[in-house]
Amino acid sequence: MPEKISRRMTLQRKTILNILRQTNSHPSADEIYESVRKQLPRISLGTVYRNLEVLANMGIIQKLELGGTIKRFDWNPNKHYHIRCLCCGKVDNAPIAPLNKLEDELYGATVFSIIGHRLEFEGFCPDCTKREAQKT
Amino acid sequence: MPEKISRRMTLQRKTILNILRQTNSHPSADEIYESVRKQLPRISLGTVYRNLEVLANMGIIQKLELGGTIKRFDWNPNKHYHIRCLCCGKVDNAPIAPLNKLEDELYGATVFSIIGHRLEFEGFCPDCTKREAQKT
DNA sequence: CTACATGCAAATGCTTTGCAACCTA
DNA sequence: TAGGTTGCAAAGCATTTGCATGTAG
Repeated sequence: MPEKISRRMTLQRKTILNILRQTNSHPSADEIYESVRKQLPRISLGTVYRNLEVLANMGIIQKLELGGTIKRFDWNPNKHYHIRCLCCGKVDNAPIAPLNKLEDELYGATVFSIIGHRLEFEGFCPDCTKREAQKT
Repeated sequence: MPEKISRRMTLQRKTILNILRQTNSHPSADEIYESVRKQLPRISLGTVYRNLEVLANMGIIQKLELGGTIKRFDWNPNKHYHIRCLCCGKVDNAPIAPLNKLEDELYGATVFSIIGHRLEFEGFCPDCTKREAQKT
């Protein structure tokens, strides 16, 4: 089942992984690109995208498909939930226990074969909450 | 809080709404465009996007931001959950009761102000399940 | 040595937007 | 008639890809 996956550890790949592991902010590919560029000025955006994809397939990091248009990345490959700011898009961890029984309710109620679920909380980050309050 | 919203019911808007209400398949903007074109051959894709946006803001339909890259639309404006095929992207309703207490667990555990949550099941539709089985 | 990886630039896919003409209330 | 709406085409944004060159194992 798991396809053969490339394992060559280039400087670019190593650097991207290190940068990601140094942040808890669930950055987008572009944000990662900007950070990596400080260490490897000649790296290309395409390389960043390709490596994030490879690292995610290797199970070393996690690609997040949350609401909104852009994908974000998490150094923590283990499944956990997130909360996203509806105003600025910022993402944080949502430390609640995994809902393992959720699928049980669906069995028999859908013709799909159920694999799992994605849960994401929505809200406002402290900065945006503050900014909203001031506007009044 | 709710901004002033346009209420002009053009033929295009009416047709888009009717088409959407005739399907349970949670179509994308492009799929809706193709259907509407059979009745209004000169309609433009931009008009379809604009009207879907307007109808969603009016609370008459619902815009779905699920996994994957494209947005889908639901004639049913009421909050409910969905299941998405990981293979072909097809979307169906996931008829389970709303999890109203979910946010309670998060209170105190996050610095965000919590508004709500988005839950989506993932699986394989009957067609893709069948196709997978045949491949072996 | 060679298969995988890179940099670059062009291409893709979905969605949004500027604008002049048009139409609904 | 005024202001929302349309069709058209071009632009926007995130992401992917083709290709010649480079490099890790």
